[in-house]
Amino acid sequence: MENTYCDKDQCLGCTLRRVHNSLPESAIIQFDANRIELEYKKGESICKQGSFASSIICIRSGIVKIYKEGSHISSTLSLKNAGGILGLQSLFGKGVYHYSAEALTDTEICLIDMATFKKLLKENPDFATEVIQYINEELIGMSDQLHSFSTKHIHGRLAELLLFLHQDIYHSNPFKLTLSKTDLSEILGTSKESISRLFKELKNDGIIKESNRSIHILDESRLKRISLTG
Amino acid sequence: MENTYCDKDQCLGCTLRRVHNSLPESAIIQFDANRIELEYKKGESICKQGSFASSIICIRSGIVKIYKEGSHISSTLSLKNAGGILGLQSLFGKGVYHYSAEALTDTEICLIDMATFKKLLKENPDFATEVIQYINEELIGMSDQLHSFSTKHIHGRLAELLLFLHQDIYHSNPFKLTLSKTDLSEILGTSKESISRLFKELKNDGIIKESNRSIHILDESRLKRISLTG
DNA sequence: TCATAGCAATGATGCAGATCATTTTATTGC
DNA sequence: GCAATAAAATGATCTGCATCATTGCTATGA
Repeated sequence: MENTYCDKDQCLGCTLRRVHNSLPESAIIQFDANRIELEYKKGESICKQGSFASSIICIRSGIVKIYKEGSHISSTLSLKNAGGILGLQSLFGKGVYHYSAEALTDTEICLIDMATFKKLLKENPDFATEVIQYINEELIGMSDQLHSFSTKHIHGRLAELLLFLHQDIYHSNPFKLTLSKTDLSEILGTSKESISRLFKELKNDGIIKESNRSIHILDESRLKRISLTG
Repeated sequence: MENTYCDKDQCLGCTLRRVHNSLPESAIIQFDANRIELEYKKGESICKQGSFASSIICIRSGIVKIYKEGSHISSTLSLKNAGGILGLQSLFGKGVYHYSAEALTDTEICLIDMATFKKLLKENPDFATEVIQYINEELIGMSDQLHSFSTKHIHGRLAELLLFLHQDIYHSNPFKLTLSKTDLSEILGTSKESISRLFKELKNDGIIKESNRSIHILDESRLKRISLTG
């Protein structure tokens, strides 16, 4: 029995289990008839700011950097992993991607045809509600980030970032950092040198330990305190 | 003939014309049965971060400041005027407001019961789609802001802000500034002193003119250039 | 009309963090 | 295993902006 389409239970990352659950069987068939699975190697570009947005992109596995390209500097807006969705902001308006995305590790994604996605939205209010919920979470995260930017020093923001990496991206404590110091600096809007110096400080203070690209948070409560007072 | 409920054509600001248009007559009746109109004086608090979010708040007229309160500093996330909607991020999750809002001018708003709003969403995919579109625009604006924060100096960000006030908030060129310099500094994440000094510079360079709280942009193209290179 | 208070202007000083330059350490390919 | 290249560390210097302190301005109200 051939099952070419997305498995509701296995495909946790790609279509988001909760999105899946909000669609009736008939819609899932439509959904699956209009999707493509793809793999990207570390460093490859997944979507390009300003280009025509033909698909909604769901991350099945891996870590992806979402960034904006300016005239000379780029800044990272967020990191996403399994379950993350790209391209929702391109559903309406000019229909171009509002940001670029790059695979920070080998990454599996699933492309869903934009028109199909839009059609499913129009026909399935539960699905639309789930999408609203997803976008809302993005917006909440982004307003927190904006608040950090305008009220905290990089001390605090780096502490926040480390906690975020630990809790939301790598889900483990000694975690293998798949981002370079330059990547970190682009997230925090600072320089790579400052990141280096701050890391040194955190190591000296016994708050973290670092050995060949692996970070171990030793004193999480102290790190939390820094992230608040920063 | 009594028409107590919201007039589709007149109530442009409150319920958003486009949202209105996406609902069938029966839903509008439900909508209107569950809404309240209110007025706030300049300076009054419209909603409080962390409090239970019982309503979606639509701005009918006036200018509203959306801000986050930190332990000691607050930062302004955005300014909204007629057509702006508050509280959408509280539809799900813990159901509390994620930010505070304050009237910067006398303001008319319309409260829609949260449960009713949610029910309408679930029953009207077109309405849900419009809401997605609205939230998406917020998200796009906020990512632009985040990008500015991490790549530009306050020179550029103030220029951006002045253009935004002119184009999106006051819709006129010599515009009466209803925000204090402190308000401006909280938007840009800087100090009021810096704002003062930057204004002086802009005046000296003949880019703007300022007289009793009214701002006149004299050289818009130069201001745009500053906003880009900032 | 004056008094009190909040807002704005402006100077002096300090510091966080950028930038530049150099060295050291990892990575990658052959 | 070595060269070539990229990433990281680290020091020296510079600057954008915050902070503090003072003075001037403009409102609102007895």
